[in-house]
Amino acid sequence: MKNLNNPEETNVDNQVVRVKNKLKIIFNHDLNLPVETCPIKDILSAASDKWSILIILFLGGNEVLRFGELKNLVNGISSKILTERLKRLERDGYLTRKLYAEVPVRVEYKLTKFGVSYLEKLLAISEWAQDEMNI
Amino acid sequence: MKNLNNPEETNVDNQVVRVKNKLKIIFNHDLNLPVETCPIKDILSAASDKWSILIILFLGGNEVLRFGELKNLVNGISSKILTERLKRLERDGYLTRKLYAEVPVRVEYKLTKFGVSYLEKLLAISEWAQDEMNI
DNA sequence: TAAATTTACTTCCTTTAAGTAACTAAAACA
DNA sequence: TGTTTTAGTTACTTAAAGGAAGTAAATTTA
Repeated sequence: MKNLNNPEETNVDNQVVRVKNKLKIIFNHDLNLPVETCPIKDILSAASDKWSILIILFLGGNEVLRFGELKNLVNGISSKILTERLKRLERDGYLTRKLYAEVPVRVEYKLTKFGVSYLEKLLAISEWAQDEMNI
Repeated sequence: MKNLNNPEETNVDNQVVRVKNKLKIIFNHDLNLPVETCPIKDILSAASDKWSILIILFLGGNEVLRFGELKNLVNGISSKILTERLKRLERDGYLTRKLYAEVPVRVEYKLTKFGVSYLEKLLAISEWAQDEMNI
C-alpha cells in the first residue's frame, strides 16, 4: 500500500527482500544468530586481498606468466609474498604451476578454468562499482 | 579449426577471450604492462576482509543493528576492530550510522542502497562458488 | 548516598602478518 | 675461476591486527 506512488522505493524494498531470501537459503535461517561458517567469507577472504587480485588479473590477460614476469607486472610485490600467494592460489585451485627442469629453471603459471570463472565474477563487481560511481 | 569436435574447449576459449576483452576495456590496454590503479582491487580489498563481509551480511539480514548486537552476531570480533570496520564501511558508503542521544547512547547501523547492492554481488559469487564445488 | 548497570567505544599492550634485503642452487658460458 | 640467470629462501624489521581492560554518562537499584 505505502509504495503505490513510489516505484523506486518498491524496487529497493524488493532488492532487500531478495537479498534476505538468498541469505536464508545460504545460511538455513534468519541472520539474527551468529553463524559458524560462512561460504562467502571463506571464498573471498582467501583470494580477494590486493596481491591475489592483481596476480589473477595479469594471468587473465596473458596465457601463461613466469615467476619473474609476474614480479615485474605486479607493481611492488616482493618475492616472498609472490611465492606465498602463488602457493595459496595453486592450492585453492585458481591457478596451475608448471615447472620446466631447464637451467636456470622455468616456472609457468596459468589460470585454471575455475580461476577464469572467478575473474569473471571480479570483473562483474568492478563493472557494477564503476556504474555506481558514475550515477 | 582445432575445436570443431570439442565444443567444451571452444566454450572455455570463448570465456577467456571475453575476460581479456573486458580487461582491455577496464585498463585501456593489454595486461602485459604493470598498472598504476586497479578498480577491482580498490573496491574489493577495502570491503572483502572477513570482518567486513560478516558485518555486511548480518546487516543484510536485519533492518538495523546496534553496536552490541553486531558484536554478538559477528563471532569473535573485538570492539576495537568492529569500530574500525564500521567507520571504514560508513566512510566508503556501505552503511549509515545513526546516533540516538539517550543514556546509555544508542547507535544504529543500516546498509545503504549501495551496501545492499554490494551484498548482492557477494551472494552471486557465493552461489557460483557453491555450484563449482558441487560439480 | 553510594554502588551497580548499560552501551559504545578507547587505550595500552601483545601477537601476527607484511615487507626488505641479502643469500642459494644449478649448470652453462666466458 | 668467476659470472650469469631464474625461482625462489632465510633472517630480520616494521606495520597491522587482535585482546583485555578501562572510560563516560546518567539512570536504576541497594
